[in-house]
Amino acid sequence: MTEIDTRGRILDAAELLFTEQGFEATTLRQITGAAAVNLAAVNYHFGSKEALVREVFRRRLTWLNQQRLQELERLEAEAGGAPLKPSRILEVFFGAALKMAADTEGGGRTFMRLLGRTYTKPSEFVRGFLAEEYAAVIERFKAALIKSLPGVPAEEIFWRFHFMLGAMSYAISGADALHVVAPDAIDDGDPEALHARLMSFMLGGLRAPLPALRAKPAKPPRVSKAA
Amino acid sequence: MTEIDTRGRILDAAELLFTEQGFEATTLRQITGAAAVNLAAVNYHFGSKEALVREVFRRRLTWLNQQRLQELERLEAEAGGAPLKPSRILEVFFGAALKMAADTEGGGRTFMRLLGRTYTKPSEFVRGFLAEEYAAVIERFKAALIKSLPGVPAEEIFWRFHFMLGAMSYAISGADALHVVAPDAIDDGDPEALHARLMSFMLGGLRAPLPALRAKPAKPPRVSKAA
DNA sequence: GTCTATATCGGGATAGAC
DNA sequence: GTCTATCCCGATATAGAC
Repeated sequence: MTEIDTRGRILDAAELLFTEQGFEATTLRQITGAAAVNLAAVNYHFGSKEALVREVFRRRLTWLNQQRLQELERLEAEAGGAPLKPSRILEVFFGAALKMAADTEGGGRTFMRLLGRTYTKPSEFVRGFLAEEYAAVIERFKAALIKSLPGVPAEEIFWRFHFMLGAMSYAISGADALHVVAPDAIDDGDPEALHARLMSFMLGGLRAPLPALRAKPAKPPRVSKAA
Repeated sequence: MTEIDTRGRILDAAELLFTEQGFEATTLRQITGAAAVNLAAVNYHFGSKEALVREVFRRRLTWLNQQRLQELERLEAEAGGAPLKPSRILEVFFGAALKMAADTEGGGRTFMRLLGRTYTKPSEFVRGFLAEEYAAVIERFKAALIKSLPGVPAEEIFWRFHFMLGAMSYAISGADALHVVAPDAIDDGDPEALHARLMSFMLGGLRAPLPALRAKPAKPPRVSKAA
């Protein structure tokens, strides 16, 4: 059935196990066992466990981010210099992720759950790598959003983008986290419904009234005890 | 300076290391080293590494959730049966967490970062424990929100609550995650500003227009290939 | 390129003196 | 209640036959 080569089998097995257990808790023995390949194959094909981890991310992330950039560029070309609607921008960025997350068969769902979690706690050796993969995309989408929401300060947009990433991460990890708080699970199996729910939530958040921020002190947030 | 007993020193050190590295990657030797206690002390005081992990969560979580319940009950008593404003409810639930997260000195911040991440990927032996700790709180807040938003279906509220948890988690993990996507960091050091930003985002999301959901099929989402 | 066998290391846990 | 010393296991990685 799965007629792929050793290298691919290892990557698939690793992806799944990393998602279920994290890198640290996953052993090469588990991976090679699940992939039905020899223990030594990992070091032969990837050189080390860390290199394997990086490759698990790389093969999907570069593709995902390329999709996002292409879509955004297409929309911007269509608009011919006019700002895009926020909903369109979110649709491209998060839609790509949700689409991948909806791919239960091909392992996309597994990967997105892994990504969401890793993102919050990047082990030192993944952090630099992730930053590199994301740099271009974030820059472009941030710019598009700023242009799209002239009334909203760039800093606020950035934070809201960050919050949205969090919401998406939890949305995708759904089953994992929901069953903690929800005694009886709710659907979770309908990607389209999830997509619609998340988008409306995000748009609501993105367009919310600006928070009333107290004028921030130049630097010293705490007055010295001597008045 | 830190004049606390062995047990407390171990808990503090473990909390910090777990947050930085995860449980799996953290060794008892690191913990006892950082706490400046003997290696055998962990097993003496807690029985096992797993029990230590649970205790790290328990000591802060029960307190946090008690605070939430007390606050909510106080508000509900004040209102005398009338529904609460959504903003008040969110303020209680997330405010308690953010307040704890703002406590840089006492380790509250560290703990909340740990919690946010664990929540998405509960190791089997923590999941049951977390569910138990949360059951009562979630039930009460869910009920309050449903009462507070008569126009919104309970299922939608549940999802939005879930999204909000994700947003908060990322908000608190701020530095960790932001520096991945943001080449140059943004403030992140101002808890009050973060609080205000997050609240306005969440309220916007919670009150967003309902998503247009296609009537969901009874069960078979995929038609059989035989027409 | 795939296997077996093994080197080397560091993990959690415990026994038993103090 | 705290220490030292140690057991036992399973981890990554590699050497070398096939």
